[in-house]
Amino acid sequence: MVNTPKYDEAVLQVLDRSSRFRSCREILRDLDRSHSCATGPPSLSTIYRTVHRMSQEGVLDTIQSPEGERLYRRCGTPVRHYHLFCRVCGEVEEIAQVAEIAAVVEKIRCLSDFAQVDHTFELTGVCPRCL
Amino acid sequence: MVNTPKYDEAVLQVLDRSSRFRSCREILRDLDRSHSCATGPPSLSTIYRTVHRMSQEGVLDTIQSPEGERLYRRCGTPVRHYHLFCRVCGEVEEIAQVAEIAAVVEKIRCLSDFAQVDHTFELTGVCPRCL
DNA sequence: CGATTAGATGAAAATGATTATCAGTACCGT
DNA sequence: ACGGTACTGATAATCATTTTCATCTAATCG
Repeated sequence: MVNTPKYDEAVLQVLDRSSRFRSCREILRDLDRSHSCATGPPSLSTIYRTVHRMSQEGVLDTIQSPEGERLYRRCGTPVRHYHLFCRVCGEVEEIAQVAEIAAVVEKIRCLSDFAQVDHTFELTGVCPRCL
Repeated sequence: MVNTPKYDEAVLQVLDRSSRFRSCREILRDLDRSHSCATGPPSLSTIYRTVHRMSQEGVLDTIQSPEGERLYRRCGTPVRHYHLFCRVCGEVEEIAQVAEIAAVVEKIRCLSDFAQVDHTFELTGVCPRCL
């Protein structure tokens, strides 16, 4: 390999500051603010390329937001929690870790021949205000 | 009300033919083929408007495909199954209904004050070929 | 009846996220 | 230095979706 990506480390640092999934725009906004890159923040193109490559390599996990954005998070981020979205107004309620889900994932990991099995679990509903 | 939507019924019929989630383009393709609308198939705009309204009303459920399309299905469609995606090549393995997931969703439905709680559960991993 | 009007529709433009293209540049081994 | 390879940024292209707007349709009122 001739050249190593310049911003991998910075992107991972941003992601490691939070256990939430982040969009490419959020990542850029954070890099802009934190001035953590000597030569200035990367372009949006580079961030897209970086997170895409990293998620192919298994370094990042990705989910789709209800709005259609792709969100990224470092694999193996320990604290896991779920979200209950209101389908009408988009309000979010946090749901704590559920042991049964982890058990199911573990079972599937054993039964299937896939490696590095991870999961997303999303809940939707209609919040009291929108009923 | 002065005028009622002309294509609601046709869209629901298409969705009821399958338990899978369908995209707007798929719905249009099916309507095109089946010639079930007397005055010809609706425009893509109308399908987008129809499924958006119906999902706001709680008639349809929606998920995001890994490719970023929004997919729709009639609420209460009984057979549910999950997918295990390969993060590298995109290959899909079907996972049968898992009772524990339904139980967890039911528990959350009871604990929260949200109505019409639904869920998506997606699994990712790396398939044997890509390892 | 005929006028009015709210809602539905289709075509096309606008939007927004993501990807592809391409020219320029930095780095590595020779 | 040189050639080659991979990274970068700017821009254009793509794709799904939403918005706009002019038109149409059917129910209601005078």
